[in-house]
Amino acid sequence: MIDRQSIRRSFDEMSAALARRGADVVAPNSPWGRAQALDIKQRELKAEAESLQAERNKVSKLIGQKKGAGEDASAELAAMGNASRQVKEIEAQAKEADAQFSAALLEIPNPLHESVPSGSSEDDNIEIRRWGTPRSDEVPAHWDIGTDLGILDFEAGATLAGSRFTVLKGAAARLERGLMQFMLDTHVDKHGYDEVWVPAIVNRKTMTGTGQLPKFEDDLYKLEGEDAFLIPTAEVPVTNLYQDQILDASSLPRRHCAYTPCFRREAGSAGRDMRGMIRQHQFDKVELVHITTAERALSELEELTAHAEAILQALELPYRMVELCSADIGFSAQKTYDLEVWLPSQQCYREISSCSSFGQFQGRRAGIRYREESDKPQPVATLNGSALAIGRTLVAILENGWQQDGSILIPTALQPYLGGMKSIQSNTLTL
RNA sequence: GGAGAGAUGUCUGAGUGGUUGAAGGAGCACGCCUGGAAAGCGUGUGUAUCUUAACGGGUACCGAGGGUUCGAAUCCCUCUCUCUCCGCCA
Repeated sequence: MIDRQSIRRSFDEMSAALARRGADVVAPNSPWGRAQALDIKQRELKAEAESLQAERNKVSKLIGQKKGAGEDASAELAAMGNASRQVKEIEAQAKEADAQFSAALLEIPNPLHESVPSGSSEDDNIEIRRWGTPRSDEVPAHWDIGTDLGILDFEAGATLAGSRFTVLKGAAARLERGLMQFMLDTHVDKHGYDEVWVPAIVNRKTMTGTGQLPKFEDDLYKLEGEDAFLIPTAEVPVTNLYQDQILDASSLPRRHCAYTPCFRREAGSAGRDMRGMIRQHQFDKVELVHITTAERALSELEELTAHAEAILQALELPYRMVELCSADIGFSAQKTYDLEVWLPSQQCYREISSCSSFGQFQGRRAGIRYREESDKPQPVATLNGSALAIGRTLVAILENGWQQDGSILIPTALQPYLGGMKSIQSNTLTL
């Protein structure tokens, strides 16, 4: 959420930053347009209500004093009879205007950081660096590799749940579990993160705190009969761990990692990546979350991204890092780096991690603040990134580790997590 | 799911419908005292928002939302959460 006072105090800069990411800053019925009008209306009504309240409080106090002293207060009582009805009416109007104003604010995206490159589509994203040497020989798609080995079963997934669900068997199931352990251990032991384990179902307020709601309800699985949702990412519960809290500046930055399953309806991506495990309704992910100060947000973004990169490097997976341009950046983010892993079957890099700084956008929404000494509390800056999406990591390992004989080489760092397994041979399971 | 109890500030803990933003205590900050510390004494110590150059002032907030009333932390209704007991379960 943007700072509500910025509408008045830094209108031009705000408009420009919003326009750069493609938000409508002209139409009166756009969130930005509505926010401007409602800000004025809301403050006018509030001022009126407050002066009426002040008068009411004064007279009520007087009545109390008179009654306490045994004096007659019937004149004041009569006068206040009508006045109080008027107070209530204006109060109700002011409340309504404020609610509409707040609702409009929640639909305004995060103004981009000035360092974000402008662009008109994802093609304008900027490559920052590459790591590793991509193999250029012909490699089958992971769905063929996995099916041949008998460790990925797409038909079973479809039978059990529908499209975009997969059953992992034997070595693949173990690989999924091993990757999760490996990633968590690395972040906790080498990068100093505090591990948490959180609910995969959250309520509406929590979903609103990180920005998934109110705009993106269609992308979420909602529980029937309850105002609760399956999380699309651990970002939601982990960041909201601190909702409505005032943290001591000395306790920042806070860095958490968490494993959770993630659930996405993929409503807007019908037809894309229908084969294989790239785009699933349910997938596993290890997420990194930083809670810090506004000043430190960008340097923390570099660190957080480096922590995600460390996983790819340890797994010997070639990747590149791109900075998202203004057209491709998410609603809540201020600045985003994507990590894209090399998929030899597609001869291209595919997103495997997205690391973002949200500035104070989420801190404001979720009421997460910090205090420096005796200063006034101010919203924290938040960051998060995947490190990594486990399903896509598994895909990358299958394709990058594929050998001509159909077996898969396991990266050395991962072998201890697979009971010492060095390669996946054709499946020997009786599944 | 059934029955009961509860939710007040950083914490603890009062609160009779009327100068209560909220007693008392603890904690914290500053000052005095001290060789230094402890103890003691004194002062201060919520959030949001509007307004003001500033000092200051207004308003709202005692789990959330409604209602009664001139006036609600206090009375009524609904909801959420916590605790205890029962039932059911991993």
